[in-house]
Amino acid sequence: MKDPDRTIATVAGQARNDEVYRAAARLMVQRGYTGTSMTDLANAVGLTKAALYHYIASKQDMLFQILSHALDTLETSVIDPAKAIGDPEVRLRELIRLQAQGLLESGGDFALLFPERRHLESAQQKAVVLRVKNYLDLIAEAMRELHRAGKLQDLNVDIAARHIVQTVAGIARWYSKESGIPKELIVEQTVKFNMSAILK
Amino acid sequence: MKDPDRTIATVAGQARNDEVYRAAARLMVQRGYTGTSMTDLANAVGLTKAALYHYIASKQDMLFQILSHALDTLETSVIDPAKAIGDPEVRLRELIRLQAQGLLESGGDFALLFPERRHLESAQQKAVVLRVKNYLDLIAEAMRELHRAGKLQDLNVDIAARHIVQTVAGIARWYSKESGIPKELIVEQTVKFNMSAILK
DNA sequence: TGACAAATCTACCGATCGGTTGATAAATTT
DNA sequence: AAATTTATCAACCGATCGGTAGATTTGTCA
Repeated sequence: MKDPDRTIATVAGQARNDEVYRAAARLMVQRGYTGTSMTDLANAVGLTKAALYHYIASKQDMLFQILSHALDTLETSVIDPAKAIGDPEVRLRELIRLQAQGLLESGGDFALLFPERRHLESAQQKAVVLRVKNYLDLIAEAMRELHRAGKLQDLNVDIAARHIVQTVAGIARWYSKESGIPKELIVEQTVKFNMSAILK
Repeated sequence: MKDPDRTIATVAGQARNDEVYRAAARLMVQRGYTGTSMTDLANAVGLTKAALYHYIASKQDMLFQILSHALDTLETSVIDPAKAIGDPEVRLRELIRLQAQGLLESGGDFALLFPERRHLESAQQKAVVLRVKNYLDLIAEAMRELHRAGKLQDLNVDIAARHIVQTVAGIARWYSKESGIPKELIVEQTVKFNMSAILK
C-alpha cells in the first residue's frame, strides 16, 4: 500500500512499465481481479514476481492506475472534443460515437474493469465513481438542452443517460471479432438506436 | 467435481440448501466468484466449510446451479408469458417489462453473475450462453415481425436486441435503493426508451 | 428401541495467495 | 573507473485457498 522508493527513469524501464499495466489490464479482463494472480502477471511479462514490484506499489494500486488511465483517455478523446460542440444534438451524437469508437479500438478495458472497482479502497472507489458520474451528467445535460429546445421525448434524463452508457459499454460485453459484424456498423447502429430513443 | 453421494431429503435440509445457494449468489454479486471463499460462504450460513460440501458438489458447480436456476426463472416468468402474446409489439413490450420487473425484484443476480460464467467448464459455459442466445433470438424475432408489418425503424435487429438487453441488465449495475428512484418509474422508462428506439 | 441415513464437526491436505528480504547484475552518472 | 541508481533474482513469509478424511451427532422410520 505504502509507496516504495520505486523510480522508473530509464526509457526501457518506461516501456516495461507500460507493458506491465497493459498485460495486467488484459489478464484482468479475461480472469477478473481476484482471478489474476501476481505470478500470472509476472510470467506474462517475463519477470519474477519480485521484479514486478519494482514497477507497481500493490495489486490494488495497479488496478486504480489502470482505471484512472482509462478515464484520462476518455477525457481527452471523448469528453473534451464533445464539450467543444455547441449544438446539443450534435454533441450528444458525438459523445456516443466517440465512446463507442474508442471502446472498439481499445478492447473496452474500462467498461469491463469498472465493476472491479469494488476491490479498491473507499477513497479510490469514490474518485473513480465521481469521474463516471461527471460523464453521465454531461450526457444528461445535453438532453436537458434538447428538452428546452423541444426536441426531446418525454423521459427521465438521468435514467436515459444510464441506458445510453449501458448500450455503449455493453458492446464490450458481447462484441467478438469472430462475429463478422463490422465495427463501423456497430458504431453507427449504436448512435442511431440511442438518438432515436430520446429524440422526438 | 464428481458428484458425491449427497442426499438432501429433510425439509429442514431443503431449506438449508436454498439458503446456501441464496447466500452464495449474494456474496458472489458483492465480491465476485474468485473473491468469495468457501469459508466466507460457510460463515454466512452458519456452517463449517466441511458441512457446506454436504450441499454442493464444488464451488464451480454451485455457480452453474445458480446461473441455471436464474435462467429457469427467466423462462417461466418472462419468456413463457411473452410467447403467448400474438402481437409482436405487445410481446416485445412485455418481454422488456417483465425482465426489468423481475430484475428489480430479485436483485438482478443473474445479470451481475453472468460474466462469471468464465469460471465454468466449457460445456457449462456453452449451455448458459445458448440459453441467453435463445432469449436474444426471441427479441430479434419480435423485431423481424415488426419489420414485416412496416413498424420497425431501419436497423440491425441483432445489434438492437443486444442493446435492449444491455439497458435492462444494466439496471442491476447502477440501481440502488438509496437513489430514491421508484422501481416502477425505472420499469416504465426502460420500456419507453427501448420501444421508442426501435419503432417508427 | 434399534438401525440407518442425514447433517455436522475438528483437523488436516497440498497448493497458491499477495508481498518482502537481501543480494546481485546491469546501466547510468560523475 | 568509481559511485550511484535502476532492474532483476532466488528464496522465503504467514495467510488463505478449495477440498477431504474420518468421526460424531441428529433426526427419521421400521
